Amino acid sequence: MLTAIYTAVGELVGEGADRISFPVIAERAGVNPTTLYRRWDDVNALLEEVAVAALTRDGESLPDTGSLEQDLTQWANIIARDITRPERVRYLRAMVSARVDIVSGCPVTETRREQASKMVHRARERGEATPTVPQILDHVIAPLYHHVVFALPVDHEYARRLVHDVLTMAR
Amino acid sequence: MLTAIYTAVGELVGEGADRISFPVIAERAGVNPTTLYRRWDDVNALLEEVAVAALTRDGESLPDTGSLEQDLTQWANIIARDITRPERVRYLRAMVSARVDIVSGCPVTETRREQASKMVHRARERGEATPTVPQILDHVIAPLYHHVVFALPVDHEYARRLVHDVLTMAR
DNA sequence: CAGCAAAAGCAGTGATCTTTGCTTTAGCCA
DNA sequence: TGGCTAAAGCAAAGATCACTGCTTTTGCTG
Repeated sequence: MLTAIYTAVGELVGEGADRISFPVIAERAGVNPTTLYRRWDDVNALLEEVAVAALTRDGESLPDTGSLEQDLTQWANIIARDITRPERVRYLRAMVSARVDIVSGCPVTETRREQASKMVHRARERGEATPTVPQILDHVIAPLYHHVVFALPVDHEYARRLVHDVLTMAR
Repeated sequence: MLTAIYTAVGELVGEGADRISFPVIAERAGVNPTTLYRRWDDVNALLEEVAVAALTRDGESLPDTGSLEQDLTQWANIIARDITRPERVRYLRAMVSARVDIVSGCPVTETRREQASKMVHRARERGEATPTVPQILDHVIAPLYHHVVFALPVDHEYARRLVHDVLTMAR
């Protein structure tokens, strides 16, 4: 039931459907539109819920190369590759369009923060000088997302450059 | 006529109207919905047009304090104050939801790039070591927008910190 | 002033959405 | 097994939206 709905939304978003409404989703999921109207306030709420679920489902293994620069570069590339996938871009846009109060404290940001924290912690234990976790989020993650959202190019070279930049802040 | 439409859109967006459609805009503007249907492909197109107009209308004077750090800090604060205004946030979201090909090469980004370029140029003429223009966009503008989009706090201290960070990249 | 073309208004139609009261099904516990 | 409750389905009504052919206004030009 719920998974059918999530799947339907995922398919529609992936297909780039321009018309995503409760009736449309309901038909695809094989449920009654009323169910959706009763469970979610509006389409955006559902869309955002699915987006969060999709974006936080990380099968991503965290790099552990023995060097923070390597770790961050691989990590940035993984993220770059991930968020530039067409359906992810759509999800991102959906999230941005969603209501503010729901987006704040969204699990996506938290996941990234934890991952960054882990890599930094390992690096510091190795005695490396590192930037802070907020710095990594601000200067690697933010630019990546920014580029995606504004349809600017995101490639390996760009990711590499961001990591290089943030490492100049290491203390 | 056209200004009435733009004004209507501006009001509706500012009020946080959840229901922004051609009929609604038309009534507010005192025009016939048909006019809107004929002139714009869809609501997003109109919304995005107004957004660009509003975001690029810069009465913002570019700081010129004699120091890049001061300039960037003031500039970042101006932008931070500007983009955290409720209607600006809405416009941002509208723009992001708009079609990709329209967003890319959007005037807003260009304006920021030119402004950054101007300040960097002046600083270099003074003999200051400066970060590059892309670095400023990536590490000051991107994080600011990122925070706004994800409803994270954007205050003076944050802006100051971003500028401080980017200046460590000066060469 | 007359005429012409572009733009705006009008009204009607069909499609889609949204909501609501009521019925039916499904799951759970005594 | 029987009943109770929450969730899902159904159907109908009202609202809104999207579009279109036609008329009216506007503004310009000869």
